[in-house]
Amino acid sequence: MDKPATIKDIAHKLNISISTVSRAMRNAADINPDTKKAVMALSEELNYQPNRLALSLRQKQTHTIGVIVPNLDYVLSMMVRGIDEVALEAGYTVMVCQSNESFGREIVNTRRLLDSLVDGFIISVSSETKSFEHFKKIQERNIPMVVFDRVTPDLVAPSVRLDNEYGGFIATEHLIEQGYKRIAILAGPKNLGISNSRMDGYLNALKKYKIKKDDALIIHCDFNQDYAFFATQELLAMKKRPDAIFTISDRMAIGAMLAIKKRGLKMPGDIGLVGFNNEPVVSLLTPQISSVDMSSFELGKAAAKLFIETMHHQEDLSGVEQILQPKLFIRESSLKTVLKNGRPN
Amino acid sequence: MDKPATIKDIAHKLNISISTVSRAMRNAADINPDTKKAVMALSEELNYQPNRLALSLRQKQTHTIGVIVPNLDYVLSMMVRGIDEVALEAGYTVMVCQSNESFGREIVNTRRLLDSLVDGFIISVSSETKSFEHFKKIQERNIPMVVFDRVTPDLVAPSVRLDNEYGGFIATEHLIEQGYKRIAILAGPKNLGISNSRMDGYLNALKKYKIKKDDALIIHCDFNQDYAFFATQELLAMKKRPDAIFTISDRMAIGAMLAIKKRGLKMPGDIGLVGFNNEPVVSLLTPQISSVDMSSFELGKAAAKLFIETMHHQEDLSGVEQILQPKLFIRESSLKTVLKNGRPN
DNA sequence: TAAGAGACCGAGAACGTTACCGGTAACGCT
DNA sequence: AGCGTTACCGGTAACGTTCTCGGTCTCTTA
Repeated sequence: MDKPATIKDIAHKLNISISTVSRAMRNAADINPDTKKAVMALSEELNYQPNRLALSLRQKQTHTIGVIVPNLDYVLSMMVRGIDEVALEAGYTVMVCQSNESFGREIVNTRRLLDSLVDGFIISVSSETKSFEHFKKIQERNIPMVVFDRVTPDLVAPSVRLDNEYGGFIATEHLIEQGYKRIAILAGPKNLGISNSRMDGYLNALKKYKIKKDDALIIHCDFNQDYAFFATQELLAMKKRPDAIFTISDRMAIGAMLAIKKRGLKMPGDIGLVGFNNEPVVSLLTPQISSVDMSSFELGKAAAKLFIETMHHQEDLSGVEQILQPKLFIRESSLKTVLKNGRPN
Repeated sequence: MDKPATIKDIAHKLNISISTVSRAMRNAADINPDTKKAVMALSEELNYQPNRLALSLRQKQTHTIGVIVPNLDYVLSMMVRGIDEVALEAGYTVMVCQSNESFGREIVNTRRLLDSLVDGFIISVSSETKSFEHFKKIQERNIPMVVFDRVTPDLVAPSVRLDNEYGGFIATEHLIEQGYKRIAILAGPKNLGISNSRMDGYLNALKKYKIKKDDALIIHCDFNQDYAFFATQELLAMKKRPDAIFTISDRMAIGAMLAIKKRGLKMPGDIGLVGFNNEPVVSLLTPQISSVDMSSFELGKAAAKLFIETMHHQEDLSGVEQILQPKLFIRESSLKTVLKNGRPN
């Protein structure tokens, strides 16, 4: 009862060959229905469980997908759930590794997954990553790979991502339409693609409405709340301070909000604010923060689906680039005039 | 370059036997330093990567830990990070599966991990789970298993958890000390251990201060924000409404807060509120919500360490029960009198 | 100088499975 | 009667390792 039963045990007890049992198991042709029934019955009784290791070793695939994500905050954990969902459906098991936004950790993770012999990768790159050799090594071995969310032109692979530029555009346009004139942007690290795209959208909106870009209003800072807090403090201390801020993440928006509150400015009124991601948190804050929404769960599902496709069709899908459209959720933080009856949304 | 190099390739090129290469690889004794050097050099050149599958098949262990969690919200994702940290250190790879609080999904996950031949399990049970046969099957096969956070007496295994009773106690005691008289509790499903323990703490505090327990103030509802919202609405609609609420999670505290605000009650002042988990969110809200803190990351690490121990020593550790102490973070929501200069904490 | 010890290595089985190749019987057809 | 077809099954070699056993050579040592 201790050692799990093998195909060999069954064969022995039934006085038939291993091959036959194997055939019965993976309901192949060339098998007598009766013997098959017998095998099934006995395997049930011994509660036989095929050994995935042996199977994988034999047919050189593990039915496992390696997923590397920079962290497991709200957005990414939703995406991972999406990936999990369709992967499970398709008979794959998922191994999730977080790089904690660390380049070194990302390398360790790829190595680890690589020698776990995963069948392929679904990757979102860390913000710290500037070199992509570790990922290219994957491709050199002809192992399927899909990148999602944090996509970069330095890594040519089928990808699923948000239309970040459009997201930045609608956020900025909304602020402009509300009448804000000096709109600052809190962007992320300069090498982070999603940050740059969102900034491009910001710049495009400015251009469309003939607002001169002001470099003093463009801040690059780390992707988190504290840095955003300090950056906003500096922005607000300027002689000609901005009257609105667009941050490329909700975490940063929260940092900005705290700085704004600390300075005693009213929001909305004195200053407008739009975030990005539309995490549930932002609608709980006072004021509620407007934010660009991406349906993370769907994006995750899309990434996994694309991966499955890449696995099945052997064609080169490296050019495929799936782009989801974001939506703006307007809340208190960005309105020029406070609503009287009830909060929006 | 396409097919990864094997031990056999190296042996062939070096005109030595497979065994010798193997010996060189796992720096065993009985090997000539020179041949070893040669093997190492060549394996470097071919960038040889030992095949984990074959290795695992041979020595019947995969160096993989299966982790099953009900979800990946803030608390659990921190714990998983803790687990990951020490597991990696100890040479284990982690496979995380979320059950989404679903009993069926939990069964699927254990099956899946079981036939991935993980070396053991680190488990936090779903709130929906009332039967534990699927987990007991693991134990019957003598596969190591550690449970954490969501522990239940129905499952005898080494465990790491918070002193939930104490957490419930200090939260309630704090409210009592603030002068609140009618303290309600928003608890979780009745079969959820952590919920019951926190409620026991609540009851003990009442008893200590000779406050009569009032069943009308004890609400069981689902473990999320919306249910807490509705439950709080009902509480507030009572003829003799409570003047304080202790919720066994921050998510529920947020729901309660929204209901309190909607009813137009002032907090603090009209009503006090304490949550549980001390998620970063709660200090961003207005008012900031007091909460019982558990250091999730540390708890995760402790669970993984206990697991490693269980693996190494073959003794029976099923009685081991590691208990971490929570701390109360007092913020605005639970103070009877508003602080004048600055916010607490 | 022979025997024992030590250092190093190779052969081969095993882990649990699948894939390929072949074999045997039964049956139908000419 | 002989042949081809069909339906079923078995043997065996892989997959990439490790492990056990035994063998050979050299070097000491009595």
